[in-house]
Amino acid sequence: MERSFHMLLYRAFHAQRSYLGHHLAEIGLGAGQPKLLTYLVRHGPCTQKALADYFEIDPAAVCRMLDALERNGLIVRSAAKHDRRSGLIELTDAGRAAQSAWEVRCKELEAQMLRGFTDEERAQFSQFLSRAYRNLRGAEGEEETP
Amino acid sequence: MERSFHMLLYRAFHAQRSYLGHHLAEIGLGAGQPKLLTYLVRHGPCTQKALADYFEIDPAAVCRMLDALERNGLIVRSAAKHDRRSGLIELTDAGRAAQSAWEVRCKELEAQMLRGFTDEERAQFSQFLSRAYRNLRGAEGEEETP
DNA sequence: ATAATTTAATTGACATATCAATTATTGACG
DNA sequence: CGTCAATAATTGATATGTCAATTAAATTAT
Repeated sequence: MERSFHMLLYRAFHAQRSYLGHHLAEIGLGAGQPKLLTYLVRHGPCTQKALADYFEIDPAAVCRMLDALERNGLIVRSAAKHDRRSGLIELTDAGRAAQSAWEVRCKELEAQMLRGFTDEERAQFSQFLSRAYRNLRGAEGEEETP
Repeated sequence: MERSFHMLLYRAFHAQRSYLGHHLAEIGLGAGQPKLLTYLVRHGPCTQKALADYFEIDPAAVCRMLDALERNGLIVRSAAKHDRRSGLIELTDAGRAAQSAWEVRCKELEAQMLRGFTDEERAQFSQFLSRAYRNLRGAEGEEETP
């Protein structure tokens, strides 16, 4: 099939995205939205910057995903007291319900993806992905820095 | 950090995309284009459908990426003789040069990503990614089929 | 205290992907 | 032969990401 790690990673990610696509429509979420809801469930209300920093995505992307989530009543934006630049993002009940439905699908995905993997293999796989991530994260523009 | 495999895969892929983004601009390619050029180098001229099938992406996406590649003179579209619906995609010299530059960056990416991995670990990692891919690919809409 | 800089959020333009619909051509069948 | 279905390519709308620019508020420095 494919030999380069770049394409192996692309293919696995692509298959995951495709698998989830079928289920996301039922829940009424776009592909990038569940992670934001999950962060809110785990960490509580936060600013848009916190989301952008945590997931290392552009603030503009966060802003637009939150637009959609707000439009569909899954989150609300309220004003932060201490800083009138940053708003506070909070889950609604519908948002919590959607996130909960998502968690179920996410578990199913994992079960499918790791079918036939032993516990040890799962642990190794997890570790490999983390290490690959860290290796790449640390090396953004290192060549040019003197 | 992140516990779910879904997010581990997302993060690794995202870091890869980010790493490559820095270099793609220099070569003058968009993020999705190198894989098309690489296919053409490895398999020779083909139709758009062949590309869409091979990479399991929407024909519309292929069409637009080829638009960009054609606009920049990296490929040419010519008419297929036997079937006037499907055109034939061919690399130009500039296209081959861009693909070649891409291969170099791709090797660098792999070196970065797998820094500290033993040969055995690389082989395992590769195998895990392939298995995960196959597990997901096989299970698109299995629940509903009677 | 005022001026300059930084920061949070937003908007616009683009790339890559999705799905849905259209066009042109081919192939199959009555 | 002619209709009808399948196929290849394309276009439009939308989602998620990128970067660049803008706005408004907060911070820092003079």
